[in-house]
Amino acid sequence: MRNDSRLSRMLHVLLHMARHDGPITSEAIAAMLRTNAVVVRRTMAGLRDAGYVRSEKGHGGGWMIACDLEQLSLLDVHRAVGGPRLFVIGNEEANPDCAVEQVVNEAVEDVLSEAEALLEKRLGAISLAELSRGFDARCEGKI
Amino acid sequence: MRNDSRLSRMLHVLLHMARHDGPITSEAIAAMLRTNAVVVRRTMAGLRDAGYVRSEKGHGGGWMIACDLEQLSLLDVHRAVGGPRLFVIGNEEANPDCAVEQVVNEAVEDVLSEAEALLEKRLGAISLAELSRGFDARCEGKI
DNA sequence: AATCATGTAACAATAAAAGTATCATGAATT
DNA sequence: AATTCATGATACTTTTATTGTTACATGATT
Repeated sequence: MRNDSRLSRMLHVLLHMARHDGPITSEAIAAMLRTNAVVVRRTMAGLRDAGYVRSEKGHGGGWMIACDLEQLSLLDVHRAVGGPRLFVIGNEEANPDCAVEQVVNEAVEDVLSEAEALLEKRLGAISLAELSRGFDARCEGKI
Repeated sequence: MRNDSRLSRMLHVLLHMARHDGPITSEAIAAMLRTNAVVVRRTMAGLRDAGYVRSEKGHGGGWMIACDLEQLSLLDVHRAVGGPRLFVIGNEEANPDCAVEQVVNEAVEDVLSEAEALLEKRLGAISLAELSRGFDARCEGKI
């Protein structure tokens, strides 16, 4: 599989939407992400279902933010796009009755769980608003 | 992609080898893992190149442990089998010049790096010998 | 010399995100 | 009311890396 870049892409889009008045079309977003409008709709659908964005059809339609970015965390976005599998590595399950396999899997599972918990904790601690402020700070540095 | 179960599989094999006198053939290992002997050779090749196991051809040949399991960590095995990519999620790189993308990617990258460091630290802290003792303990509990 | 086991190469199967084409639906403009 | 614009939904294909499989060469033991 390729990298799952849905989280990264949606963060990118949300920050752009945050500093843009009015709706943005899937086509415009696709151009920003260098991808296809269908891919955009498919991924944004998760955010819409979670209530983080809204979409309007027809003339002047497109996507709009529908929540407080101060309250929206990276973890929220991660989950909204499918909360996909985090790790490439995983257990084998050839012989669930094999005590050796059980010991191995528990050890690996423990480590992965701990890392996952840390990851979710960190993602949950960053809001989209903070990211947006980080962007502002970076721009000021460049002026 | 499926789960990468190479680490898990090799740990499984090493523990079995640790409590088995004499070499074990790829066929026997394949049976334990419910897979193919070629897959076994392919994966074990990494361990052999790292000097953790040895292989002998011909009659009575097969695979043997060639190191001190007390000194062999899960991280060593992870790296020996290819030290594969850990995370499914990753960054997009549509517009390296886009400051928004940069801010997003840095934030995601920071979180992933921290989780990766934790993962490697934990994997590095567990030796195969410890796993083996964990297996012993489990067996005693069942008697 | 025959057999056994690894080593290697080449290719198919698998899984999940991403890319693409197409058509239906609904809203705004004319 | 008709046209246009934009999303919604479906049904593919492409991509990428592990895994599975077949086939054959190489070397060691009997």
